[in-house]
Amino acid sequence: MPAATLAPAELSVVELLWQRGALTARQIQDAIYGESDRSQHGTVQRLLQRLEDKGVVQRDRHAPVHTFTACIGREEYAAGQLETLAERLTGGSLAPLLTHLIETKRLDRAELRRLRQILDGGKADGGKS
Amino acid sequence: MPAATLAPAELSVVELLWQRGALTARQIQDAIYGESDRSQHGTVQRLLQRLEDKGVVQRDRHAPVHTFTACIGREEYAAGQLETLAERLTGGSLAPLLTHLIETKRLDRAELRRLRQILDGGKADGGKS
DNA sequence: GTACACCTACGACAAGTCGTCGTAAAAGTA
DNA sequence: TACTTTTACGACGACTTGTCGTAGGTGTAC
Repeated sequence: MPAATLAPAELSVVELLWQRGALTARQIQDAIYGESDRSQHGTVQRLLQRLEDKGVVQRDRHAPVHTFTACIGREEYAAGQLETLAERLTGGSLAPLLTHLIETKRLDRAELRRLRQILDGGKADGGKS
Repeated sequence: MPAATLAPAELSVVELLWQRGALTARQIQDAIYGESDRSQHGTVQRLLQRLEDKGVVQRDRHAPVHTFTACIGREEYAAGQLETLAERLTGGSLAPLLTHLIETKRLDRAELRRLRQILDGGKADGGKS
């Protein structure tokens, strides 16, 4: 349900929070627009506010200068988007997607090995259910 | 590069073409809006035209009544979307996505087995390499 | 050839989203 | 008090999306 899709500018903010943890609006602004450009102050505030409305970012109002954190992890967000994609296009199954990517050789050898490892590990672990 | 994302109404048209092959605008209209509602005629034409502009749908102009076909398969489109997603969020790698889905147990046993088969043998694919 | 039905083509619209900017008010510091 | 920094938010222009209206083409029936 937190599966709202983020627009480019919103994503770049969240990206930053994923990389660096809790930040103030000022830090975000400096990182994205550069420290010299003070004019984007309102833009960042607006972005942050909308992100908060969407439930993607959490605002800490304790201090007079608020700090912001991402409510959702990168993997969580990405997996959610992937799920939505599969839901809409392949009846929720990932198999057709993976099949096509492999057939068109868009996955290199290392990536294939990594995926196989993940699946095998999941198998060993999955016995506990 | 054909990776334009389709809006809901556009997707429902393409979905229909995926299911039933080449269709006329009329057939599409009947299928989506019902045969009784003639008012959506222009809407469908508009949708089809924009889809043609995007290169997603091909229009056969030979007959006076055009027929439309999807230029791109469902798997192809889905895989493209998946690639875009991975590109933007995980540096192009699928591994983190898969890992998260497995860890949160959002893949059932059958799905896991299917994915493993695809990775191990390419069983779905008849040996064309 | 005149009607009529159906089609294509496309301009225009309302609603929504997105990034941006401006400004008012609050809060802190000198 | 004056100044700075921040929050809060209204408004905008550009763009997308779904819808509708209409002008004009093309075929068939009389």
